[in-house]
Amino acid sequence: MENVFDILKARGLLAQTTHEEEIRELLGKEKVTFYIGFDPTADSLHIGHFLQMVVMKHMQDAGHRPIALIGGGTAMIGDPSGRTDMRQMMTKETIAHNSECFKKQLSCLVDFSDDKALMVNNADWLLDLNYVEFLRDIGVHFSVNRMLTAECFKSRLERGLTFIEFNYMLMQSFDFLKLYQKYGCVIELGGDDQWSNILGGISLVHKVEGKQAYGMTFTLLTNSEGKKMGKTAKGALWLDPEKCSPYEFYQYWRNVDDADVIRFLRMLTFLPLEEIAEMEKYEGAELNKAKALLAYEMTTMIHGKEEAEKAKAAAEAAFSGKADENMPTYVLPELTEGMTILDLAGACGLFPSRSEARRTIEQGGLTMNDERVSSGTRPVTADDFKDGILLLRKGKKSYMKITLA
RNA sequence: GGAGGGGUUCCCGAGUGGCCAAAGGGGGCAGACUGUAAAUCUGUUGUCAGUGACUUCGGUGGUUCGAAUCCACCUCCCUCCA
Repeated sequence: MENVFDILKARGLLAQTTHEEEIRELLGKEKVTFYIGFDPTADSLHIGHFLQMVVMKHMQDAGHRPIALIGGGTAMIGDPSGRTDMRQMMTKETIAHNSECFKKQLSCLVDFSDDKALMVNNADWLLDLNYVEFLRDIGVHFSVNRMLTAECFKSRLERGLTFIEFNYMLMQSFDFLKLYQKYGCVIELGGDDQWSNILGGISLVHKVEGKQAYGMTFTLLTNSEGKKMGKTAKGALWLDPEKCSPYEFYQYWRNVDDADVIRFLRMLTFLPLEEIAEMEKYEGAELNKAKALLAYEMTTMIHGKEEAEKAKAAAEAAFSGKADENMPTYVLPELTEGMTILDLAGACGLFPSRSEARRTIEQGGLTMNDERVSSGTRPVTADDFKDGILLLRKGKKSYMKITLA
């Protein structure tokens, strides 16, 4: 069987490793316990976390044991890495709720049955810490001088860093030590922005236990221009169908840049690399096939095959100008006398406001049943409903099916 | 604790009594071109019953015919000193 280290590398997931050769050898010869931390700062994971999930699955498939560490304790502090301002502190109740949601989503890819993977919360050991003891046992191993040179603090030193955040590295390092002691966890994985925190943990394990631990970081999911992926108008690209519908999710991946498709297929899906290599030869419009596949695979993994099929069918119907049962639908309560197309557009939810609808119509951006709407005052009549359906389209990509109550 | 600087629309950032729904940029949306791509160009970007009205410049009060702009108090942030 192929070494999982090579798989991760070939898929372009690896960013930095502490000891490349040793890690590769270790992963090849024995069952290893490793961990990845998740901050429970929202009630859903987003696509950034998905990358971590993918890595966990690759590792689990290779026989290793993942620990998903919920940062219930550290979330009460806030990681300053990659942040320009301090995080909001959260209550215990919120954190507990968020952790629950995480586990459900993680289970999409990671198998938690029979202790094949563990989920633990660092609140269990962080919240009852005794300050003086902690300083004596743990704090003594950290050099402030060294910490100040860490990349994650540099930018914050210019803008201001509070003591509470400065301690984040100690907390996370302590996590690693605890997991090493309790579960024999020897590798910490994380996003590339976690590099300094991971190094802190390795060095702590070494100092306290005299044993070598390892760290690996993964590429942050960025597009070809180096910008972070997963940003939508509504914020992050959530995995929760309530926050981001399977259709939206599907469309997000269907519309990625040409320059990114192949890389994303490699990193985010489990399709065989040979198959992806074939698609690398695609040129021009042909790349759309790869995008459709990426969208389908992603949606299947997160929302299941059934939802993926629906999203795919809805997209295919919409872009050929047809209505589809899975398309977003607005049920018009009553077709009133003298109702205009602007009234309908403003009400159906396709636009955030009536003004926005008006503007779009003025600019020729709205079509009804595949015909451009030239004036907002055009009345809507029963004849506009073909087989009880009226199809509105905003621009090229947003559809709303209108039916009568 | 002392001194100073600041909080403006989705974001950054100009504006220091009326010409301000507020420059410029970013982002978003739409149009053209396309392949549901990118790049480019154009328009647009508070709300509504849209040649008008209403709400908005950290919060609350005040001065004024008129306040994002002046005053008072409150609040949050930053910088320097201790």
